[in-house]
Amino acid sequence: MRALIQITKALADPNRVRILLALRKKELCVCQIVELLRLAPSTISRHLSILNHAGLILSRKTERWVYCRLPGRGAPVVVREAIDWVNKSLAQSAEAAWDRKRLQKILKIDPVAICKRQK
Amino acid sequence: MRALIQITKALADPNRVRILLALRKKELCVCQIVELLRLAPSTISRHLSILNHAGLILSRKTERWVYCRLPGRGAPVVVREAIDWVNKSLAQSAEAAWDRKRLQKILKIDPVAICKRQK
DNA sequence: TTGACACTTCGTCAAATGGCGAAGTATCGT
DNA sequence: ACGATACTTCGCCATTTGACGAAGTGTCAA
Repeated sequence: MRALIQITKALADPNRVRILLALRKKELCVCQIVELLRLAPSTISRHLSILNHAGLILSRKTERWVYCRLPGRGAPVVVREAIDWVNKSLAQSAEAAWDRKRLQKILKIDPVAICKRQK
Repeated sequence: MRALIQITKALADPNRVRILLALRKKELCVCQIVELLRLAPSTISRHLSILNHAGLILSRKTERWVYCRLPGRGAPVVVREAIDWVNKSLAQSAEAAWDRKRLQKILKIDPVAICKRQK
């Protein structure tokens, strides 16, 4: 029960769901997620922490950058099914389409330039 | 997106999840749910309203009683899959087992007696 | 070693949430 | 008609949540 509630609480915010959708195709750097959602880095960091504790994302640190991704086949069934449910339910939505479009543009920019832009 | 967030918010409370699990086998009267969760009727009513607006339960009024049930095959896919996910994930949990046991006892009592007990 | 950078943690604030009891609504028994 | 019953709605309170900026941590470049 505890684990499931942690997952549903993590999914009960549109910005966190947008993050999951953004990670569908490939892993992203935190600064790219900041750019996509247009929220303060500290806010994004908190959202990522909540998703992380629920098991919905994984992150790895490389040099100065932190990359986030969806957990693969090694994740618990309850987590995999939650992610599949969200993706299946929203992949066709207008909101997801807008974010995909914005993300395309962001991915064309050098990550270093993105971070500088955020000052 | 709106509909999915309404569902995840509805699922982001353990008492509401317990209600969904309790409705797995058969529909229940509101007073039976009150007895199961041991919360004030007004609180249960609020929880049921939230589940209802998310599409996760249906209710019918018969005489003085309101009966709640899970939506059947007519419900949207996103709703059906959410319910299936919760049921599959928690059917084996200790919490669900406790509630099933308590519910067995409650179902043996005449509903009218249950309501009187709540004074 | 010093400053810039990428991110996290902490403190604060406004808004949302979950709990309750009191009052309201609709239905039933007498 | 009248009170009792079964539930809902409302107003209140304590707690949680999501947002931010400031300060902290760890890494890199000069």
